[in-house]
Amino acid sequence: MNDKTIVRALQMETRTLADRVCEEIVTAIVKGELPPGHKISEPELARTYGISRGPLREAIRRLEALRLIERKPHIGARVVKLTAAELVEIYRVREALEGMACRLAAESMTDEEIAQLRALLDEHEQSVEELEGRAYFQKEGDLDFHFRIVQGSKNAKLLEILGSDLYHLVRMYRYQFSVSSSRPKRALKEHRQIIDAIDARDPELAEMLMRRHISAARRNIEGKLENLNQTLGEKHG
Amino acid sequence: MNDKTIVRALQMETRTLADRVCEEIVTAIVKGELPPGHKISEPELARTYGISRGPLREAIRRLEALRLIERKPHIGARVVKLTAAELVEIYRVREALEGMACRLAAESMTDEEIAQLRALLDEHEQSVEELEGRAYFQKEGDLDFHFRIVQGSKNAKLLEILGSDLYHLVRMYRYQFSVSSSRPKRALKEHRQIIDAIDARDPELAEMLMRRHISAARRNIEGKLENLNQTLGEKHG
DNA sequence: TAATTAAAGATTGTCGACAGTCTGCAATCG
DNA sequence: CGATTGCAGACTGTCGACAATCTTTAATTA
Repeated sequence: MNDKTIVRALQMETRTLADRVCEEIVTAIVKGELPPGHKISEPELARTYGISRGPLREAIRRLEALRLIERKPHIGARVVKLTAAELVEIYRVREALEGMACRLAAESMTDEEIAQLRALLDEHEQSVEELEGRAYFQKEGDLDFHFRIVQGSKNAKLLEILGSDLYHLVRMYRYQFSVSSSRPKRALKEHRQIIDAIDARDPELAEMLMRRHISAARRNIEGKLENLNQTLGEKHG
Repeated sequence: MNDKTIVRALQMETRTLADRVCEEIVTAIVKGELPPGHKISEPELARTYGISRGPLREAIRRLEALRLIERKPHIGARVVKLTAAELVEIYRVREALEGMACRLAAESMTDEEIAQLRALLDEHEQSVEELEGRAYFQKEGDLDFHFRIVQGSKNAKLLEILGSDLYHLVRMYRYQFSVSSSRPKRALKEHRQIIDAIDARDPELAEMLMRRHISAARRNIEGKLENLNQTLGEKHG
């Protein structure tokens, strides 16, 4: 059955046109190539990616489900414009959901997963010192840590909501604002406290620490954004 | 051109065909007319609702975003089959999110909203006594209370997630299982405690009470479901 | 000159048709 | 008799075209 496995592999690569294009547009939005507020023109994007409007509309519907674009009937779709208030709202949701995820992780995470997470933190520490404590935590590293804890909760719904509704928005925000975490060593220390609580199988403490960790990040953002009191992504359009 | 006038009338009701059909299918799924696990045939449904496959696929994609159906490439879509474990997962998420919503509601709810919510609870009490404490809480009344608190949090993201990801699933579960709350007076009392905490502007207490309230409902479900230890909706097929 | 209206252009919503893929059944072979 | 292979049917994915709607621009009028 080698042929069939090969066909399977090709299908995994190709999957469906809508799938592939959807992913490409996601990264384009997250990286800012499609800036916030930008009008999504169906014929234009269809030509760009060399597909018809059918699969493209399918991809657009998925982007809407990911909360990366907003669509209005008979008017069209636009890339979301995150306002400061909405970003704070997202962090409130993260505080609640990831706090619960951390509580469940303290009950369900395997010892092996905990060990791997500690190893990840060691890598982070090295990156923080090498890059003088600014670069790594601004990008995907921090999200890696949080995402693994959500996986450790063994709760599919939590993973689903955080992964599809909030994850990409937070990534977009970080890419386009190059958020200077301004407290990478502090964050790393808090991460270690959290994994310690999980390792100690202390759900209450684990949840509290995670909530305080995210709450601190939220207040950090609130402080920075009350200065430039305008919608995010204004620079683009 | 009677057909065109009919089409006009339908468009007047809701903006687009996909919108209207989506709503109809949602209620069909929630009420069990489309049972869990049932195959969604595009041509069949297109004939049923008298539309083409284009708008129908749009509607199907929205149902997937609402987590009411699951789709696999080149195979098709099926109505979700809630397992007992997934239902418990949903209640964990509700505990986290609605707890946070309650905390925020204690800070942001207006006095008028609080008064209206108290009035709603009075109606509930009357229903509970009239119907000998079983009917109303099994259906939409309880969700009304919870939904209003989420609205009172003034957090659009919370409302979005709870409304689009979890609300319909809980409704479906309640309809198809006619969940005998088995503790309507207890639940009503807890609701009153919660609104008291919100009225007292005590976020910590409000969150704690809501979490305990939902956690109790979860344990209630866990106890009932560990007996019939099988997937929900098995009776349909 | 500014406001209003009407026409033109472009865009979105909808439809029918075609191609590739999966499912189920039957015939054939070991 | 059981397993495998081939075929028929149906279904999903994709495409191009038409109709309805929105936006823009320009012409007209107060």
